[in-house]
Amino acid sequence: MPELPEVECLARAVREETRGCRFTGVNFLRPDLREPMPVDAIKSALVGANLRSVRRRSKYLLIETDRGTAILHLGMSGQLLSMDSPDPVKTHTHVIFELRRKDSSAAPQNDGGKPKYLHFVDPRRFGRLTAVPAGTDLSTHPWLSKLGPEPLEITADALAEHLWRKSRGRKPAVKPFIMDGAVVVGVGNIYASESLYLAGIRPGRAAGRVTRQEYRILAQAIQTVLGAAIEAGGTSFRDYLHSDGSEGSYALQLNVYGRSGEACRKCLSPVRETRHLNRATYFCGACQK
DNA sequence: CTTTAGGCCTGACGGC
DNA sequence: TGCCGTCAGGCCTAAA
Repeated sequence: MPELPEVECLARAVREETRGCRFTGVNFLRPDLREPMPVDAIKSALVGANLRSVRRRSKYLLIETDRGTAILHLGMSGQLLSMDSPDPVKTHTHVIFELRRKDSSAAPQNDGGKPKYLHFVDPRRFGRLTAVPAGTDLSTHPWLSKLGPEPLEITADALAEHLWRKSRGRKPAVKPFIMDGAVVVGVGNIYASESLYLAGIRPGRAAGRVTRQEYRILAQAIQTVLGAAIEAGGTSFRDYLHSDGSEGSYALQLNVYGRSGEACRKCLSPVRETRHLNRATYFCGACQK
């Protein structure tokens, strides 16, 4: 499932694939994902417009043109696949973006006017897509305005202080606390368990009782885990695929996630499984205090 | 204010 | 072989 590293890898790949392109069409195969898509707003932000940038904020992909910005979320089963076909080739293809190189008419022998297509595929339809016109302040957009800081764009110390301050007086467990996008973005279910394992902190500890020093270690662990996952191209645990259809390899480095009953890689104790807010949580009862 | 439960959605999987 | 229940989970809303 796409978390921060997966979306970061996707943003980088799409940035490369669409460099120097303009949108020449958007085809909606159904009108809604999680919610209805504002078809006209999306078309007017993209069609006929030159691509300016492809960025990531939290788990949102931001596709900016000179007319506006499309905001896309993969939900938990979404993929954005680079295809040659203008027609859906996978089931649950919901939106197909058409792009062409800007200089296609000037250099017809050079990849010519052959269009590229990005297929937004999302079986579970937890994904979402919208767009805003150029000049809109994205930080005030309802989808983005309540988000916490990017964990890889501040120092480990700043992240640690932030987590420590925000957690004071909070009784719920530290694991759902670091997964709360209003606290810090991008730490999804997989990487929350992995970060807490690396930091040696039990996921069930009350967030407000984790010490300042422990948050320093945890902040480091979050950055280490997310950074390594990006390096590995993300985790293809169930549905996630790169835009070229390949899989990320971070699943091979997972220490606890999905390893219930298997031996801890450090101490060989069986990895334990519990739940927080109905989400699977994995930890080593011996290594994590 | 903080916190939690439930809903969205489909495919995979286990039990029978 | 197929049916049925359960689970997966990011993010939202409602409600406590």
